[in-house]
Parts: sequence; C-alpha cells; structure tokens
Amino acid sequence: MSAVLDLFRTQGGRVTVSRRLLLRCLFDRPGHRTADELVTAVRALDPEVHRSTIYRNLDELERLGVIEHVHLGHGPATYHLSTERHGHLVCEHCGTALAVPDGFFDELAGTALTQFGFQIRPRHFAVLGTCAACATDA
Amino acid sequence: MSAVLDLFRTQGGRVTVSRRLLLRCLFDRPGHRTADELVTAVRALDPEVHRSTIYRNLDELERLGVIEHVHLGHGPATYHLSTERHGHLVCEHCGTALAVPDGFFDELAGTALTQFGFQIRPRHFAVLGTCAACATDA
DNA sequence: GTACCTGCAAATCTTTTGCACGACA
DNA sequence: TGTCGTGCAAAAGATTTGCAGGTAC
Repeated sequence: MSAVLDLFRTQGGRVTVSRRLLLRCLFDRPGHRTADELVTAVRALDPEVHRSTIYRNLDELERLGVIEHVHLGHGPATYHLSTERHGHLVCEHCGTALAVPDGFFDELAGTALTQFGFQIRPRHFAVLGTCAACATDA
Repeated sequence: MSAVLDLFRTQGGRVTVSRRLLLRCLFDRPGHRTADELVTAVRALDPEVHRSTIYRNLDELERLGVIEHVHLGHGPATYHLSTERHGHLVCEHCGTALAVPDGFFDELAGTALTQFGFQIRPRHFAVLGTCAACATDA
C-alpha cells in the first residue's frame, strides 16, 4: 500500500487524505466494491471526502494499474485490486457471482487468437447464465 | 414480421402504430442498434412516437423473445433480432465489434458446466480485448 | 509558490415510472 | 366498452465536469 503512495508521488501526483483513505478501504477488505460502497467506507473514516473525489481517485488508481473495474451485470461497476485477478460467472436469476480461476478462459483466449488474431481480456465483463442451484429449481 | 404482430395479439397485447414502426426498423436494417438509434429511426417514420414508448416496446419484444439486448462495452445497450445470434469481440482501442459464430463459446460452456454446473449465456456481454490491427500498431 | 487536488453544484447520459388520456379489439 | 398502450413530465441511478478555493511538495 505504501508502494502505491510512492507510485502517486513518482507520477507527479500528490498523496492526500482522501487517497490514503481510499487505499486503506481497498486493501482492508478485498473483493468487489461498487463506487457507492467505497464512498460509504471512506466516509466512515472521514465524512468530508466527496463522492466525486472518490470517482476521480478510482479513475486515477485504475490508470496506474493498481485497481480494475469489472461489470458483474446491470448496475454499477465494481472495483477490485489488480492483484485479485479472476473472472466471474453471474447467475441471472439469483445474482450470485461465482469467481472462476484465471485459467478458466485460456481455451477461449487461444481460439480467439488463432481464429481472429484477437487478444481477449475476459475479465472485464462477467459471463451471465444460470447457476446450478437455479437450474435445478426450474 | 407479421408473425411478431400475431405474437402481440395472442399474448393479449395490441398492435399499434409505434409497435409496427419499431418492428419495421428492426427488420429493415438488421444489426445492433442502440435504443437512441431506434428512436431516431422510428421518428423518421412518425415523429409522434415517444422515447419511453420505444423503451417499453423494446422490453416487451425482449420478453416475447423477438429481440435481445447485448452490451458491447460501456455506453448504451444495443438491441438485435434473436435470429441474429452471435457473440462479440470488441476492441478496447478502436471500438470495432467483431461478430463471432455461435459455436465460439462451446468449449467455455462445457467447462463452465462440468466444473461449476453453470450454464453460460455468453452473448449478453461482449468480450473485450485488443484486435489484430491494434495489436500490431502497439 | 505553483501545480495539483478537492468540495460543491450542476450537468450528463441512459433508462424507468406515475399518471391521465386515447385507441385497439 | 374495457383494457392496454401512449405521450408527457419527471424521477431515477451512475457518473462526469466546471469552477473556485485549498493543500502537498
């Protein structure tokens, strides 16, 4: 985490209260969090931090490669540390998000590359479908 | 197309001007169109049709299975006839959407099912990445 | 001191909703 | 004639932006 603060400094940026708090929230409880959840979390530490500041800092952290955002379905984007890299299967019926290992998309990546010369980045959007539990219900 | 109009009738619905025009636009020029593009297209035929009516009719057509919407990236959803079923690879750099055959995701679907009991519906979100042209540029 | 960051308010963009009127069957 | 669809206006939800003041370095 202090490595990230250095990253801000070396890129000509500044280390500020809101950036420190946002990073603390991201590192303290890993996983996917929406911008709104992060606003709540940061404001629990300092109610002065403004929503738009958090959006701006999330953008900045993404530009620096520290975090990524993914879309688990309709609704807001979710942010997570780049170190937690995995794909997602999201059930359209119950909303459950299933984390899948990084290698899950390897076959697909190979096919895309050989057939179309296309390098996929398969984690940005979740793959929707029906989970085992909901399939047996139906 | 008249089959769809019958579908409206048999489901207890009505055939109206705006529904007729929306269907004409969808059938006349196939491919992905955003709601906004469809609003423009329908209004070229009848300027009275309201934006919200088109959204409501798109929902209804999707419920009837006539159309589907997909997300090709950030930005608005795109709608297309269910008969044009194919996945998409969207280049993050140039925005080009590459249509891929329906079988493209078969391997992934098998893996998801055997490993997680999860039935994927892989066409709802595009797969992002870098297309061949942009990869050689970089 | 100065460039960068922030709070604030307001705008943006896409989509949804409540309501009263009008039209299809 | 009764129900369903529509236009309208307004709200909703997520995110972005212009600006003027404040702060890290």
